[in-house]
Amino acid sequence: MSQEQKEFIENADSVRHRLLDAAEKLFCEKGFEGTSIRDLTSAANCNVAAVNYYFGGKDKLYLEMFRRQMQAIVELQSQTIEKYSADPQASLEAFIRAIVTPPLTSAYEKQTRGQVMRLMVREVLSKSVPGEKICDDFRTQMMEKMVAALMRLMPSLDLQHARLAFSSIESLNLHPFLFMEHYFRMIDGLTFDRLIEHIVDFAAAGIRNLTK
Amino acid sequence: MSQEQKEFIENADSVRHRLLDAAEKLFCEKGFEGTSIRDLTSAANCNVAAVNYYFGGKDKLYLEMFRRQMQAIVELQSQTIEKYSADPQASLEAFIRAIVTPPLTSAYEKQTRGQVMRLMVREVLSKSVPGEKICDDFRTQMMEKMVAALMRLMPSLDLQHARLAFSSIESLNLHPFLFMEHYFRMIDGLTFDRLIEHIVDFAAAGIRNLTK
DNA sequence: GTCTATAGCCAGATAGAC
DNA sequence: GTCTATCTGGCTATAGAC
Repeated sequence: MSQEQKEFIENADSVRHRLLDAAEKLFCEKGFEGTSIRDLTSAANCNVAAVNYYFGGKDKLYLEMFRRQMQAIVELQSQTIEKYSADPQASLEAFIRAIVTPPLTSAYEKQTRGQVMRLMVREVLSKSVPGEKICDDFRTQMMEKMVAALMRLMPSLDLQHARLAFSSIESLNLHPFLFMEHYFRMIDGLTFDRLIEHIVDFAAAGIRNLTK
Repeated sequence: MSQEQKEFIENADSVRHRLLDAAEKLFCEKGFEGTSIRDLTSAANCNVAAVNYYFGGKDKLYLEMFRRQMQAIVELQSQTIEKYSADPQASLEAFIRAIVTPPLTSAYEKQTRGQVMRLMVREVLSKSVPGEKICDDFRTQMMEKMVAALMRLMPSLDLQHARLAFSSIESLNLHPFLFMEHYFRMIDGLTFDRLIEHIVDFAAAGIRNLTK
């Protein structure tokens, strides 16, 4: 593909990208209903008809925003799981740390990805969510891969315990991810590294206890 | 107060109560923006002006709904904590079980209280929440009481570890509370009792490990 | 206290010019 | 592809009759 062709495509898609970026910013700040098409198109510096033209409606833009971020996350975590699955010397602690650190970092640093994922959790908590399937497919994929990795690291775990272990790691990971500010407000002297190590040690102790 | 006076007050407040009940049902089903004043007043069988008359606006009704449920929960959990604080023989496991069971039961049985609390978590995840303070006061109260109880049960815990222990119990409690259906869908053969025991054992192992 | 009717506003979507 | 003008409909809040 020639340079001119690339530029042509980028330009052709630039309104689309600007709208996705504006969506990530505004939906995270003000929610779905709190953000109007007019807010989005003003921020993306385009006309009000563009949302309907490129995405077919405000709700489709919303879903596309989630899909884009989740795809990136699945790829990242899958790489981590593969790496630890391939290493017969890997420790349970190192595996948990590798899984837990990226999302917590994105929350701690208030990265866009963290904000969008936080918003997605909110949406999953709503019953009438149209994009629940996106999230469900993602979680099922992640769970099966992580469960397989856990059973390789801890061969004495059976399938049910491994799935419970996955759920508990997710619990211990999601809570500070969602309520990061609360942790530092309510626990004096806490640092980000101490938080990570607490989660890793707590989860590892719980999982090791499962096989007793 | 005479019987007639009581009945008079009940009747005078009955529209108010019916509106609160309608709020719990409809806001949980369709969210704040998804529920119109017309929906609420139809369900409560009163006229559209009543919401403004009794609560001063749709948003005030929303806050009052949360306040009413939270007050009940704080009272319930405080009683549990007091009971275990007074008993020098109480085990860590029994304490965790007593704390964790009521919210999980209300989620499992899809009780109104569970639904309202789930909705409140959604609201806390929004930044622009007017009622965040209500929830914050509640959590601070609960945390201090639980931290004191944990330090009595496990005298070797220091304050920071006790607070982290509280947070981890809350993590392990909140996750299945929010995603109860996912647990039973994704973990074959799981029962409610097994879930409780898993959480209790996992949390206790993590906490015992803190003092090593 | 209760209700109806309506004011006043803002939303999402789209037709049609360029 | 882009934009403006407009359609259509829903919402909260309230004035004023009973």
